[in-house]
Amino acid sequence: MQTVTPASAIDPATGRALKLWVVLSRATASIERRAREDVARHDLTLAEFGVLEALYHKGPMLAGEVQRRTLVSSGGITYLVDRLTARDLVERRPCPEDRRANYVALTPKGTAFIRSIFPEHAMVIAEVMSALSPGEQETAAHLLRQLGLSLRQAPDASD
Amino acid sequence: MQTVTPASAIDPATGRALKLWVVLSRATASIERRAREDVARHDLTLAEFGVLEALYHKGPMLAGEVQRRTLVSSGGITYLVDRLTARDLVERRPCPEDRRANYVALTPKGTAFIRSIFPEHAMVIAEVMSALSPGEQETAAHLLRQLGLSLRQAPDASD
DNA sequence: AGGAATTGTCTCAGAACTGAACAATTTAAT
DNA sequence: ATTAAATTGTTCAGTTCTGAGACAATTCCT
Repeated sequence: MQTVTPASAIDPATGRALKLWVVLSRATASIERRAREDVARHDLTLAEFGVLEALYHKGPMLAGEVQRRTLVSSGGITYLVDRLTARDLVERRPCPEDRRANYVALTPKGTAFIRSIFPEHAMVIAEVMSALSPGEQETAAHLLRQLGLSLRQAPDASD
Repeated sequence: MQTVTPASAIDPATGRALKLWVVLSRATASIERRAREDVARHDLTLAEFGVLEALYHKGPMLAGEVQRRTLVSSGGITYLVDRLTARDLVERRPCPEDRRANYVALTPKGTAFIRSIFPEHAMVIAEVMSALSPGEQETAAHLLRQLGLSLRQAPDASD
């Protein structure tokens, strides 16, 4: 008889953190799959949808702002804006105060497009999240926001 | 004067779900970045690390089991096992009862490797999660497990 | 003003997968 | 036993992005 694998005795605090990480990434992966299937109906990736949604809710933004908001790489935002521009959903506009920069904005077609698909997508998300009660959803959101903020504020607190 | 964008009045339940989705995916993306940087020190992707960890904790498994556990595509698991095999960290073993299938197992080198790097990685995760108290971590894990389970049990409840 | 450092974006090579089609079995049905 | 259906893993073409470096414009120092 033999235990499956002690796998090094882990202290309780670390075990707790690991368990949270496992369920967090699994839940996200599962929801992402559902969300991806939904936006794929409109020939969009989640990242593309994210760009459209950011512009829809916040209005025109500098490319860098969109990048930070959607958490893609520098090359990624260029790629995404290129693709969306090719479909005439967004456009680049020169920034008067800083000629290196440019705004990214929805075109009329892009506005109409995201307006028409966003509500359906929101309903898919609502259905997915309905496994939790409203109160539970708020609790989860509160905790996850804390987690996310702590990471962006302390990218490398090493001294 | 003009509001930024009403973006279609969303009912409270949907808004709650969307907010949760945003903080969930952001938190995950941030943590993933940290975790990816950590395993990259050992020339591993997160997916590769996930395979090694699964085998380390559960012992040899059929390729399909590893695939389901790590949530990669069918082609993905072949790709990952190929890469890890090339580094002599895992190996394929024929399955006696089913000649289509094969087990994936850690080699001695792979076992030593994951044993040596897992604790460090666990500590990185523990530090990341330390933004939440132990009780909060358990609450979050509980809620996220519910969410994840509800999605795997009802992949397409459409009738 | 002049030079260095910083910032904002783009380019590009290529990494890390995905998913559809396929071959090899195994299981179920007739 | 045969045929059909389902399961397991692989191949391969193609997609989506990443990250290092290049470049230009701006800001900061003296």
